[in-house]
Amino acid sequence: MEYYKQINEIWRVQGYRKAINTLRQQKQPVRTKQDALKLPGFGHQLSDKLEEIVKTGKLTRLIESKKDSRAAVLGLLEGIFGVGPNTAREWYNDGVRNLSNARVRPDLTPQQRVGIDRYHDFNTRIPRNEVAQHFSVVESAARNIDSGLRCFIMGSYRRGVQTCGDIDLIVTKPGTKRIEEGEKSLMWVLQKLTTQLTAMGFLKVCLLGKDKGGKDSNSKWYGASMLEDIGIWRRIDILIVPWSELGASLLYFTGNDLFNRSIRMLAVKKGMSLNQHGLFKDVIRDKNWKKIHRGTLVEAHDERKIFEALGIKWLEPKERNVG
DNA sequence: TCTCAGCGCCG
DNA sequence: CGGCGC
DNA sequence: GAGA
Ligand SMILES: O=c1ccn([C@H]2C[C@H](O)[C@@H](COP(=O)(O)OP(=O)(O)OP(=O)(O)O)O2)c(=O)[nH]1
Ligand SMILES: [Mg+2]
Repeated sequence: MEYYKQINEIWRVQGYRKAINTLRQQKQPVRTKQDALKLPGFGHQLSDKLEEIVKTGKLTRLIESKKDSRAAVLGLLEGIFGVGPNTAREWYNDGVRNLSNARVRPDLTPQQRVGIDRYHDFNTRIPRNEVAQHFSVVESAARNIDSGLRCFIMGSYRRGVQTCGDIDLIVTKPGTKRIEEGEKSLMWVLQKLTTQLTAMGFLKVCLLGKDKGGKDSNSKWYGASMLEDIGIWRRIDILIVPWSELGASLLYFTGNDLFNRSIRMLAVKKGMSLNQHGLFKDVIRDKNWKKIHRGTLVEAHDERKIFEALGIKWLEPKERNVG
């Protein structure tokens, strides 16, 4: 809808999403520029646009933008997994206009190749109940490897939406403090789990998190999974997290992204810092706002306690759909 | 005019 | 490191 | 895009 700005316009998009969010929260309909201007996220430009929509039922600027074929191609290319704004622009300037052009790029990464071959699959929303089925497959396999493992469905599924863009999962184990600790470490589990599910034919391809020769920093695995009776490849993300960081991980992986960004900004305003590993205080930042010291841990295991420490009331996952 | 979250993985 | 993704 |  309001996604008609693609090119180097991520902040404009963020502005629109914030405004949409405040608009949703309004109980009373907002009809005039005067009303709109009072709302957070609405400045003169957006208020003008709102008034135009209310009065005429359309937005001239939007109709014009539909004719922008360059934006349409850039949008198409960015729909490829592994292609972002820069690659899309570079390819466009090189004459790429469709997926077939893109498919024969010599600089195509293995990720992008899969992204093109499965373009339609990956851009198809997943019904809620199918997400749960994928989860069951992974959970059974995990429990089979180690009965102590715990799995959670995250992302938009946890926020209660009816269709999901992908499948987001967390695998953890009570008592763990580091993903590399122990005989059957979580890292080992992830490796074992993904190889096993690939051999079963459930996981179709690995897009990130392949065991690199010697290196071992694998806390995540992104790829594709498929249910035999559905036949569509789905994007699936599996994270392993230490039990000690479960709360921060749940908070992070539940989102949505705008919610995470606003709650993290709130943390900064309160002199703290929030990431997927925990909430920290006494963070030392240099003059360029870059972190020098991580600070000391406030809370990481308990999601509710992170809300408390930030001084905000608990929000159910479904209340975290921002924008 | 500056900022807009914070971090993991890959080539 | 830049790029991309979550 | 808004906000400081
Ligand atoms: O830029 C981002 C993107 C995602 N996330 C977190 C929040 C998000 O909820 C979660 C999973 O990401 P995903 O891209 O799968 O989003 P989603 O909320 O699950 O929506 P979708 O239904 O499109 O998968 O990771 C962020 O913190 N920042
Ligand atoms: Mg998701």
